Amino acid sequence: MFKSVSSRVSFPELDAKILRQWKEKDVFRRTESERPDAPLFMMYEGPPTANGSPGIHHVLARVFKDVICRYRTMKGYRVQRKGGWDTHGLPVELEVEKELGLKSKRDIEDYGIEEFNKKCRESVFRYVKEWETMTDRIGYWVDMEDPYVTLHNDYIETGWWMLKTLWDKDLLYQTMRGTPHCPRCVTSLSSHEVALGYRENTPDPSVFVKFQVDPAASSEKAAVLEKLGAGNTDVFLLAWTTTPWTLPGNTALALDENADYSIVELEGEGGSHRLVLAQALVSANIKQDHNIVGSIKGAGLVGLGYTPLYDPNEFGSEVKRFVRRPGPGGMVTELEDGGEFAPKVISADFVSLDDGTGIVHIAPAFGDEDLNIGREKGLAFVQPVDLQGIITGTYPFAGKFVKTADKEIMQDLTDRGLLFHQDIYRHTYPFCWRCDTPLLYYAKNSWYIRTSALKDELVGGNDTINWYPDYIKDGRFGEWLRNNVDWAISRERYWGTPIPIWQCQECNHTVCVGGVEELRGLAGPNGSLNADVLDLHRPYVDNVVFDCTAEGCSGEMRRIPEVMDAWFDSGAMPFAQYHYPFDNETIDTDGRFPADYICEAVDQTRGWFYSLHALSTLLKGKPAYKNVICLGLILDEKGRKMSKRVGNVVDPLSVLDEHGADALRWYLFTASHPGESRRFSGKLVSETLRKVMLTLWNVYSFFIGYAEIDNFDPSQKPAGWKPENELDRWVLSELNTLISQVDQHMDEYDPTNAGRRIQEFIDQLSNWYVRRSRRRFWRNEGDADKLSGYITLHTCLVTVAKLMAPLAPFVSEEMYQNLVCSVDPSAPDSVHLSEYPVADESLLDQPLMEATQLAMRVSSMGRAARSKAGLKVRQPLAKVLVKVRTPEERGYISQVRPQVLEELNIKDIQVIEDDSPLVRQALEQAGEETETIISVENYSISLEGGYLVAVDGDISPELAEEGLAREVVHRIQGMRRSANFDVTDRIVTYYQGPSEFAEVMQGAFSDYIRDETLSTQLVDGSPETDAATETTKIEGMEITLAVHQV
RNA sequence: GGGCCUGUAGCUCAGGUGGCUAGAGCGCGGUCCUGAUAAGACCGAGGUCGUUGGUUCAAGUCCAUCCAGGCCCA
Repeated sequence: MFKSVSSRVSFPELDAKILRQWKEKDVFRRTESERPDAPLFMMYEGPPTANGSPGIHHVLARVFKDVICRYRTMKGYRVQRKGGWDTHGLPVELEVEKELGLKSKRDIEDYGIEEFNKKCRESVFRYVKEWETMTDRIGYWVDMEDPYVTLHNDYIETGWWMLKTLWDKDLLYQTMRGTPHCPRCVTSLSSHEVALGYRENTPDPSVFVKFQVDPAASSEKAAVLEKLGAGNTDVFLLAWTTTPWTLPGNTALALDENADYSIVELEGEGGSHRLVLAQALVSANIKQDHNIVGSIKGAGLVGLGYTPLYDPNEFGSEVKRFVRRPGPGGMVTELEDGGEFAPKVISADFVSLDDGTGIVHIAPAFGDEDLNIGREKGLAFVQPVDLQGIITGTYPFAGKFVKTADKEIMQDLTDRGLLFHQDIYRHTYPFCWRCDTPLLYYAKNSWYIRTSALKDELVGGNDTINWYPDYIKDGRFGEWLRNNVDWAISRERYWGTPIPIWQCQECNHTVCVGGVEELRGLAGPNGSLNADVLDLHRPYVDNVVFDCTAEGCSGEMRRIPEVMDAWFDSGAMPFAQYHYPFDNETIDTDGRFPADYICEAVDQTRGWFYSLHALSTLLKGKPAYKNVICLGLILDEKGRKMSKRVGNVVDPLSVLDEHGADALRWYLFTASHPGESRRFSGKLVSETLRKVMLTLWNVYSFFIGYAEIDNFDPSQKPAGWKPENELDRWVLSELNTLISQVDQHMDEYDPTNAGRRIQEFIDQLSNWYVRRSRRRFWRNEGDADKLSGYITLHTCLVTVAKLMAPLAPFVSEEMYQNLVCSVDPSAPDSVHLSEYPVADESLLDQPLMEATQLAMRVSSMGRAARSKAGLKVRQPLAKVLVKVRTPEERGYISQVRPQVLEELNIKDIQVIEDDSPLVRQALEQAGEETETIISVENYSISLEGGYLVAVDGDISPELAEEGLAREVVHRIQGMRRSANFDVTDRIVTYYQGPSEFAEVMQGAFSDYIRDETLSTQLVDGSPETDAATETTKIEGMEITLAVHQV
């Protein structure tokens, strides 16, 4: 027997109950264990960091992961979903630094790397309980008992193996580049980390600096000097920069050799002087009176010497120089000490004539372009800034942070008459994504993975991936891959996977180590490697020292100090989560690689989506995933991005406690398409709750209520049963249409449209099927038609529960337990172990669905016409006339006639012709209006979409009497209800009123009144015993009614 | 400056391949209905479909331009 169900329900309590049941029955594990031979469906979990509380945006990603996995489970797959934790990296270190009050790397080293890393290790699981609670509460099924953890030795070891493999393929190299560098964290950032921290409208100084042409340093350019007038007057090359602090590092000026440059003469306080700048930029830059005294091709200026703003030799900065010489594998460029300092004008193809002056200040120690041109032209290299961003040497502004030094440098140049103009320039500038320090571009050595060498494979592999939404593939992600640059993977930090490269202190010979055993082999009986508790992190791994492996060298090999970019860890997960290839050697072939499905937010395009794709392409030559849902960002109610910093993060638990998990999930699935950003609001979740969850629940409790009364049991369904009742046939046709549509949407990774369709069906089921079927269930006698109603409604509810189980796992489980398990012990004991519904095409009836739609439309128009004419629905009317649009619809009307008549409470329906007098008259009166309600003679007529519905407003005495009877029934029903009688209780009804009223009570509708209200008798007079009594006016008569339970 | 996305009612969103009067839900004002309902029905107010052009017999839909917002990147 079914268990009783209240129409009132607390979804949060229901969630808790279902969670307990799942645990008791071990349902999640059994979705895998009970089907060892089923095809595998693999989901990769993008690992979150558990050093912060989970927010609603984490819920979004987790439910989208879950819904697909639950669906695949019901479709018969064995779904694997191993949880994971991201535990390394700068964010972790930063958090710990803050707690310990450490301000720099020096502080960390004084504090001790061992102790520092211990703190990091502790901090990464600080919020793991909150994450587990949230994950559990939203019903996300994922293996949290045996997750992969990026700090585990096994995980690190796979990372080493991967790096070694890349090393062997010559895909790993070290080079000096102008690298985005955080002076606070004192480490490089990869391009995708930089991408996280761009800020618009960042003000920077915009300075135009005068470099004086030095005739003494330009002896071979006599003709040009003469043309410039150098010697007779001061001539300056005008250059533009937004980073004055790089000026002490200036070692050249670059210009476009094909462009024309103007020689401009200006009057100043101490006489006239001349400026050289691109002709195209003269008017943009020189606002005061000036004479253009000459013009010269850029090529002519190349080779000119100029006076350095700050001669490094004077201010204690070392001068180095790029030198090309033969090396292993061809010519190499190296930096060498010494050489005189004689800055010159050079040409470069990157010089732009769009802004600036057409003359570019070159400081190879900073920007990447500067560094490259320095290498190419053999320029000098001056590095007057240390890695903390502090100016070194004996400059007047030495010891200052670069951004502070900017002002002093500008002042100094102004004092010396070398600053032509200064301004504020607003542009987009990168900041450290963790600590907000402005990044500096700084030339230094870093390790790179040669991803650009496999660009074609990266792009080609992407073609085989299914992206949802699809435009990400060729758009954002494809674009990113086509512009691929090598991946900077080294970080000069402490808490991360140590880079397994050992280098000889004598001969610089390097080896890359691909595993713990290999390291043991090299290191021999090394203490730390043979310790009881092996830890591959710093500082322990740094203590592993061994003899140089190069022939004839007796040096000592030590590990390079860097750790890996934590994005490398996350991208390594397809392999590292299984400790491949040391264990689980078969993941390539057994379906565990690549993944069928991943899902994260769009901010992972350059993050995890990329690191996964890059590493698996590099190692295996194919993508790591086949299908990916890329979620939009979640915004707050005002459309702002949710972030901890702004403090507008919504706590998921508060939403869950208020509305329950299903309402939240449903809202996240259906409110908008997954790729679009969405505004989150609790109001919309509660709307979903009322609209979807409660409507369904009410249908369910309606069904259970009557099924209990009639002892309905689904096993009473006759073999080979087919619906005959028209409503049943209609709703089952709709249901089976729904099944195939929802199944297709889900198969296409589209829970949004699946949910929206289910929602529509729930509405139809409640507001047409149940509404129209109610009387069938009220009837006292059990008959075949009533049984058919039960079978139909039961089928609908069970099927909907299964269809929506992946989306709303809790309420569907509750319904399934009661509707199926409590009457069929042989059924799977969880909806999530049952099979996803399959459409029965024999039950599809397209014409009937159209006919019913017409019935709904005609009913709606009829109600409108009644309403306009003030004809209450409770008052029966004689007839309604309908004009339809097509011959088929004429047939439909006769088919759905009973439904429309009952819905409208009208005795007769007739189809009228387009040219009937009433239609003509109505159209004439409506005139221009095509959608309106008018009255013609005794008819109230509704016009809409080419249809016409005319309600006859004449009320005969017989109809009036029936209307009164229905009014009385209505009142008595209301009294039964407020007296809390059960729907099956018999009563005696007493009445008092004028004689016309008594006549009605005893007249033709007496039986009707008794039947409808379950009254054993209608007694004229006042009750003898206790009875609920009410006095009201009906049609102007004062009436007293009383009901008493027998 | 470039790439991608979005722009439809006060709010959240629908509107394949162009085709009659642009829809739904919520909210608001009113009326009705109610033996499942925290519900429902009906009426009303509320829209330059971001702008301006173009293609077409016909554009919310296709093309171009611009504007605004978001994300990503120089």
